[in-house]
Amino acid sequence: MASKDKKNRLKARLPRGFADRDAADIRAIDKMMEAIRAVYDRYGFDPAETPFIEYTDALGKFLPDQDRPNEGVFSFQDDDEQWLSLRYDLTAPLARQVAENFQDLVKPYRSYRAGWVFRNEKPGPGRFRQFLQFDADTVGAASVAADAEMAMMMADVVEAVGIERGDYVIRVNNRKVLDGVMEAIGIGGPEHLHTRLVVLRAIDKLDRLGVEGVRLLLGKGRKDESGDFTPGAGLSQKQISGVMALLEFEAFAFFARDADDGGVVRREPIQAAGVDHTGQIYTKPPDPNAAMLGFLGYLKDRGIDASNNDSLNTGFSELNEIASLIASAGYERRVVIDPSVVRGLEYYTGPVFEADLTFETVNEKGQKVVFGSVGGGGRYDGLVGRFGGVDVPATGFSIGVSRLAAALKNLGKLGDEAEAGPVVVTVMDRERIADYQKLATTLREAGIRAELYLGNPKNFGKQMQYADRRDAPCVVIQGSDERDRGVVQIKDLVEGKKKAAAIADNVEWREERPGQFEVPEREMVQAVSDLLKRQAGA
RNA sequence: GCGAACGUAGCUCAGUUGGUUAGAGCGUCGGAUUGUGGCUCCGAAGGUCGGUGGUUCGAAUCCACCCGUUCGUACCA
Repeated sequence: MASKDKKNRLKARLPRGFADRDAADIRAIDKMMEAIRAVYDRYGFDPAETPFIEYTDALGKFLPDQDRPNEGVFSFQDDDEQWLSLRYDLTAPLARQVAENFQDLVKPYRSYRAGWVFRNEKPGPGRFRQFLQFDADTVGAASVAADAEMAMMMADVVEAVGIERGDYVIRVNNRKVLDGVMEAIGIGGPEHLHTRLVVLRAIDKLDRLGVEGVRLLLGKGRKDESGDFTPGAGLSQKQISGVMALLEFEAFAFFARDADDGGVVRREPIQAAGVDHTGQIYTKPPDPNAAMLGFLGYLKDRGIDASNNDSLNTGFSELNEIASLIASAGYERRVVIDPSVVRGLEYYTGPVFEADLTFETVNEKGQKVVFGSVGGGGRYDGLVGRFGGVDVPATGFSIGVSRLAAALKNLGKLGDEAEAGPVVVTVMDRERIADYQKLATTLREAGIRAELYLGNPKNFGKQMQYADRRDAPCVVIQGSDERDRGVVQIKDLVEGKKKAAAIADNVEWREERPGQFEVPEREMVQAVSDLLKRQAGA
């Protein structure tokens, strides 16, 4: 019963950060997911699924020094007082699943999973509290070949959903390189954990804040336009120059492809120390020793000695190996090395990757939009080991399906082929509903989407209006006339609309019956399917 | 979380220095037209002016707080 009491009427409202999905969204996203799934299948990955809810400790999300889950994750207590949480990504549940079934899995275990994840954070445009991710992971492979494969598969996935080559780039970095540099400038120990996090966050903001913004964040801090002050890492000038070396050093241009070579979009040139460093684009297998030595020398010029730094050394050689694998597989134009990629702050232990869209579009409101990251991943060798037992090497990545869909929508590549509506069987004579139902059934049995008009049939015009709004390709009409003669009228709504364009007078419009023709009832299916074919071809 | 802007019908918006009964366009619904979509015409429904409290003879308008949206920033495990 509808409530007449307006004041206390229940208000229909959706919690912020959540969204309803309509038919067009669902169809478009299903199609995207299918395209992604096909890529993973082709690489030999198998599907897997875990539930939405895990024990909070399995997600690793307790506040330090408190027995309550971290904010940012939706949590509640079970009837036995144990904390449960909605998953906030698909990687932690995977680690749990692998640890729990370790004996039974064939290693390396290659799997993919898609699903909703939940984050209790401030939502915004394109940022939801429930969204879709689609992950692929290889567990039990320590080789960087597994990481290189991930990076290449990411490129394939982005292309599979309709982003063109050159409109995206997969950036690859190695956490060991970042760690090595931080170690070299003296913030390596456990007591500097916080500082390291601040440094990583600062580097992560290169795209948005530019070199100077990053520099400020590494030092004392930065005040934004609103006057809000963000405290920096408090590094010395020397330390800052060491970190900035990562972003400036021309040896990375050594990894970079020729900037004149089209097809890859790059970020704004970074001006630094006389180096015009355009784009961190990797192409040919570089000489790791030369790059390494060059970078060490660059640091040395700034008073930083990193010559015995294992992290840096390993990081460089891993990056080099990845670059070689990528080049020999022919992906060098799609996958690049970029020392500013940070990705997540906690569990990554080695190579990290990020898929970025590089084109700009305008949204419905005409505002310029750059989508940026639509997916990311990396190596997380410690995650499975948290559940006891030895560390298990693992690498994987995640595609942000919802964000990718938003990007495709702006590109006009999503949902532009709207599903045709059903054929509508109209009701001319309400005593004969059963006959009309049978017509609909006959069409369905032939595989044609069809429905019987179920509204009030008294005004035939309403039925036509309904069919029109449903995007019906045609309607089937059978009044007593037609029934007596064993025929049906088929009215092609698309054709009718075209023909009617010239008709201005309503009486003429109705008498003309544009697009309408008559066939014997037993030829209805054939006639309708011919019509559908005609429309599909047009 | 911090800062700012905004909040009037389903949507987009008008609403005078605080002054009768808050308007328009689009959309919705009904009718002209119960055997034919669009166009046209006629009519109707739809508002606690985001909420609460305050100032005032009087508040959509001024003030405070709250909620929501947007932008920037932080956070994003």
